[in-house]
Amino acid sequence: MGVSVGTGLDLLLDQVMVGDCIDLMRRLPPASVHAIFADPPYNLQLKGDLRRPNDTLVDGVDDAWDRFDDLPSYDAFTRAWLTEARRVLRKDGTIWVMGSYHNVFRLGTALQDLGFWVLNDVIWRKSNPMPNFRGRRFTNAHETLIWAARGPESRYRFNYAAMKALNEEVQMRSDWFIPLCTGSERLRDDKGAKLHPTQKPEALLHRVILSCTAPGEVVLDPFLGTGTTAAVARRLGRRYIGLERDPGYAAAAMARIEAVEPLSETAALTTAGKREQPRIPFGHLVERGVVPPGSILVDRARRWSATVAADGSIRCGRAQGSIHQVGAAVQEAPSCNGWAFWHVEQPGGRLRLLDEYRVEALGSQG
Amino acid sequence: MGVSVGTGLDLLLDQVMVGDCIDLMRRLPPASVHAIFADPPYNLQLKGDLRRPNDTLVDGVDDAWDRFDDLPSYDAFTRAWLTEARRVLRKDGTIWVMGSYHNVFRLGTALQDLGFWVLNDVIWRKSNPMPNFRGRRFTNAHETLIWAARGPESRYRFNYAAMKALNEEVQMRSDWFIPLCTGSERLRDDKGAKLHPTQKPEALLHRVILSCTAPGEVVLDPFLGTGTTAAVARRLGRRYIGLERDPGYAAAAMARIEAVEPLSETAALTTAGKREQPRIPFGHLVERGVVPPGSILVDRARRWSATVAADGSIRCGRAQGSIHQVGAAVQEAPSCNGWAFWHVEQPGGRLRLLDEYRVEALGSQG
DNA sequence: CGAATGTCTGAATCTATAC
DNA sequence: GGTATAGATTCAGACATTC
Repeated sequence: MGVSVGTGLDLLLDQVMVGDCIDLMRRLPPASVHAIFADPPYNLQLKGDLRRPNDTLVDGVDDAWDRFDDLPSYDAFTRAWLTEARRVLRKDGTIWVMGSYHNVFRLGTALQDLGFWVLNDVIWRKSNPMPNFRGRRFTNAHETLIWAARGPESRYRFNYAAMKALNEEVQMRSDWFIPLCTGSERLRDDKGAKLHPTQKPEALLHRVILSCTAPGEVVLDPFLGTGTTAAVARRLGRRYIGLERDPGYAAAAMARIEAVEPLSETAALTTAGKREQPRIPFGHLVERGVVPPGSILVDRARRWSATVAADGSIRCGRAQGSIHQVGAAVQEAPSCNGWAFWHVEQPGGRLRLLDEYRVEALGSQG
Repeated sequence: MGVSVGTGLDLLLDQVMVGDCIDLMRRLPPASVHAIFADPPYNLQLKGDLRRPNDTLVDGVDDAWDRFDDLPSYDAFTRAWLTEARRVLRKDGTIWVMGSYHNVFRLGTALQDLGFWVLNDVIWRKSNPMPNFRGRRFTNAHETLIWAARGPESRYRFNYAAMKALNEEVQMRSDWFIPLCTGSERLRDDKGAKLHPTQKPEALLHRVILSCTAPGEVVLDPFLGTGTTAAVARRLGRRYIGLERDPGYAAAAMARIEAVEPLSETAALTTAGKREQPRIPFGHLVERGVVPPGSILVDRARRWSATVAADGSIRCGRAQGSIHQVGAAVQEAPSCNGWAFWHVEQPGGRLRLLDEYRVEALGSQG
């Protein structure tokens, strides 16, 4: 759970820094953050200024910028910040990048070209999107998030059990149904005007951060805006680094983050999958007498039975070895999880799955 | 409604041509087709075998046509066929191109670079996708269709009213919920093996063709496969041109198309997507802050109390799991409807049933 | 014969740790 | 870094079979 120390990162944690994100990322040590969430500006204006995705309908003008000049400069900008992002991302960290059809293809292509390995594209389905007033297209009711590892061999974190718990014990899919950021969650000025045109809902960031980080790990947002990523990270007991060019947005973000009450450790805890739990070799159960040497193991249908040896190996006919190896051998399967295959005969003639003994042992050892 | 005559196109209508789609498109006159639907190879890059938890083997796409040396060669292929496609597309025609996260960013970037104007990205949400068996990613539950005009000034066709009618008189959104092509719709050989690894559902093409063409207009599919596009086009009273490299696929497509009975003009508006029953997992209320992490749940008699975790699981003493599981555990009952069992403490000391929050959330999401 | 149960399958970039 | 092995992992729908 600890953050690597001595890299100079500690001084920058839990802060919002004002400035160009590429310059600011250059100050961060390499391989220092566990996750990155980026909601970059969607298009560049001719002058090279950044522009938020004001739809043409909203500002009512024809696109003043020339697409053919503009896309290459947008690509150059994208590659520049993604290159720095990749440098500061830890070897086994992951990045989320978000966009709409205007820019998401550029983002995805740049990610792949730079060596990132796409894990999923996730669809944020908006429950309450703006309708298409002119009736000339389908209602643009979603945005796309690309989730990628630093490279194809990354051993990235995915909190599978937590995501499954969040979805009533069914695997979380790649399409997420989440309302827009409205009502009291939306930051406004004194006159009630939106402080930021594209403030993202906290529920979206909740799911993102919960899916790929552990408490205490560091989340970087290079386009922090009014601070949704940092606010949610803080609430969930994660560390954050927020970069934002606009001082007004940054100030609003700082005030907002300050007001966030971090969850208690127990509330921030999530369901641990079996992968996260300590391993118990079968031999330990044997030597503790939980499943003593000489016990008989059978499969559920009692097709095979095996004898437990004093060293934790088992024997079934000519097959001999670990519970996994023998389980695979008798079934002529390429592999087998012995814990979920073998059972112990109970006094009443009932069978008890080996895995239940392991769970019991896990509980008793704290 | 008429098709332009005298261009030499008439001789090629309502046919399946066998060969490389780039070569074949070169024979078509420029600006001759009203719509293009293209489902090109995805460049999946599968490595080893994948087995289900029950050790059965997943029948993946390992066909030669889906193998490319690297991303640059995939890009070159994409640009080559899209260039020809743009040449044969009428000035006011539109193109649909479909893919997954493996290739869709390359497709979208190529489309934009070649001058197409993206109108929507449409999400095909699969009602019954294959799960992620190893629990290492989100279930890949959708594919993306890019809908684009030939250029920014195109006066393209969008059958707004037809789409609205297909969607119970509300604007059609950019996310479509449609099942996979399975059961009797799936083409199979004598042994029951699927004829094509990636046959698309007719419901998907029904919506595509209905949205952007008029009866009598011409739909081109450069990657026809086993002919879904042509079959649906014929049923809907459109003309088609199907290109397919593999003679086996092409033969199957021809037989299939031959058997299609064109609909009368008025009968075209029936098949819709699958209707989705709204479902709210408890975790979604947690991440939306309706019942925030750290909340205390109690039963009606306040005999038990539980704490809500950030992933929507709850804890009560040693019991940990979903609202249903923990409700059952504390009562020592075989099952429990957590929605009807747990309550949230209100400011005034009153209790509010969890189910009321669920009903509220259901109402607000339409 | 209907209900209940079991089997099969789908565009899939599908493991982690110790030695 | 390569190799061996422990062991984690599935949802919906169509269809077949059994009770």
